[in-house]
Amino acid sequence: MRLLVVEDEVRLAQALRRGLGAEGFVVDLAHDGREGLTRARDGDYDALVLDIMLPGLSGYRICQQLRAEGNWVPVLMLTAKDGEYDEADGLDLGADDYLTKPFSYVVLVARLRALLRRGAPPRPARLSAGDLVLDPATRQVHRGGVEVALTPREFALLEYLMRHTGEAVSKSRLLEHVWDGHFDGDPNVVEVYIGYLRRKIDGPFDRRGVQTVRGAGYRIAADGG
Amino acid sequence: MRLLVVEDEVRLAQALRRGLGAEGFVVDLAHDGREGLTRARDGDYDALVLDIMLPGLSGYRICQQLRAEGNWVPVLMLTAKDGEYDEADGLDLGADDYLTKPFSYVVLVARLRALLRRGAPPRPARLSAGDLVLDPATRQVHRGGVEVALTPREFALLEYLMRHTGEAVSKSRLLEHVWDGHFDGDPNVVEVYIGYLRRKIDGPFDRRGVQTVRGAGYRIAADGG
DNA sequence: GGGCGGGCTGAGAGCGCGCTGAGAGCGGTC
DNA sequence: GACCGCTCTCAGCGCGCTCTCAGCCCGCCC
Repeated sequence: MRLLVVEDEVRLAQALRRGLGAEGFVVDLAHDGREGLTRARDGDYDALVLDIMLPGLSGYRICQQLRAEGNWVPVLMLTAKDGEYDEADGLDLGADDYLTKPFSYVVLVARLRALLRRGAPPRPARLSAGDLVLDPATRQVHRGGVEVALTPREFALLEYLMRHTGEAVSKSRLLEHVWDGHFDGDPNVVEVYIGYLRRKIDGPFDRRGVQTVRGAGYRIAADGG
Repeated sequence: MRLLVVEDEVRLAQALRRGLGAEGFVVDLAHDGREGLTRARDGDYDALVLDIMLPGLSGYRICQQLRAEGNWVPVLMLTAKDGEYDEADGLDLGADDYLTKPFSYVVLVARLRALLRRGAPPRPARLSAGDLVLDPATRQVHRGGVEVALTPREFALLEYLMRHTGEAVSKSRLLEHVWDGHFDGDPNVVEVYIGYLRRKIDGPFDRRGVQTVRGAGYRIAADGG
């Protein structure tokens, strides 16, 4: 899941990038309002975290502008406690949730997950394809009722594929959304991780769950294979 | 916006029809599962509201069946609070949102509007000609309901032809668009690949699907042949 | 009927895509 | 410092896909 964090306090921004990165999110940073708006427009993010007080363009305006353009990406606002603005303003301008600083990191992650789950399209709480079930909230995966333990990267990969069940998802799209957007390493990572996933959810020689679409990427069969 | 409400409690169904009608929706009712499935298939609705407990066929099954047929119309499930089924089961079967009874009418309308704003998941339109169907997103091709496995080149060729269904497409245009723009090899490749395609979608001696237009190229018949 | 040119096809060579095992790097934990 | 788990790189391999080639078929024109 790709996030854009627009926050001008550099130390907070870095901390968020590290922390959310460890949770399996791919995090991009923007440090002022205009940059934030531009990247939000072009970046194909799964959610935005917007500070309100920003140089250049406030978080309010970014959100308002995006909504006016018909962009309904889930937005979580960060508001300063000191009250100059209050939560209702943010929500009026189209934010989906807000947090007052200082906020608990755990709460931030929980709210983000909630946004991603129900936010954009009212998303199913759990994703499933046949007897394969993935729960983004608890980060658990079950195949035929038994739990399968996945590493963060494996989980992110499977989650992205399952959010596009049935579609053939190209390796470049996977690199974009599951790895860092500007990942410049060996694209072979994708193949390697597909291999790991298969061993865990299909067994070594079976590939009903994760299908290869030669020349086009990979696909989760709608019926789980 | 056309809605289909599948609900067996007559009074609730009538109330929904009146209430949603007043909101500007056009509401059709079905009172049991089979009727619901049939109408959902044929009716071209913008969204469905499905009760789970239904005579004939449960809301679960209706949803599951529609999804299996590739119908991704937005579905809002109504679940009874008493817990025999829980929300997650519904979402697992491909519903887009759910409400537990008794529900607030205002919430129902809000959820419906959210669903409709999102629209059906943005599946690129599938291309079809008669019983020949090609889905660019999933990279799958079906002939008369059965899947046909194509290689990347075969797929690209068929996709291009089907994007110009009815037209006679010259070999040079095909070389231009399906092969590399400055392909300088043997133009006979096109004939070879047309041959491969025919064997897979028409059978060895049939060429109703991909027709030869002598001197001008090839054509996909608009009715699939 | 005969000749010609466009279209079709079977065989096969070459190679690039995708898969895998091994292992290095790195950060965290004891 | 030793160990462990996760991520990523690398090199090798096998198969399926792509394309070439040569020969044949068939429609069309004289």
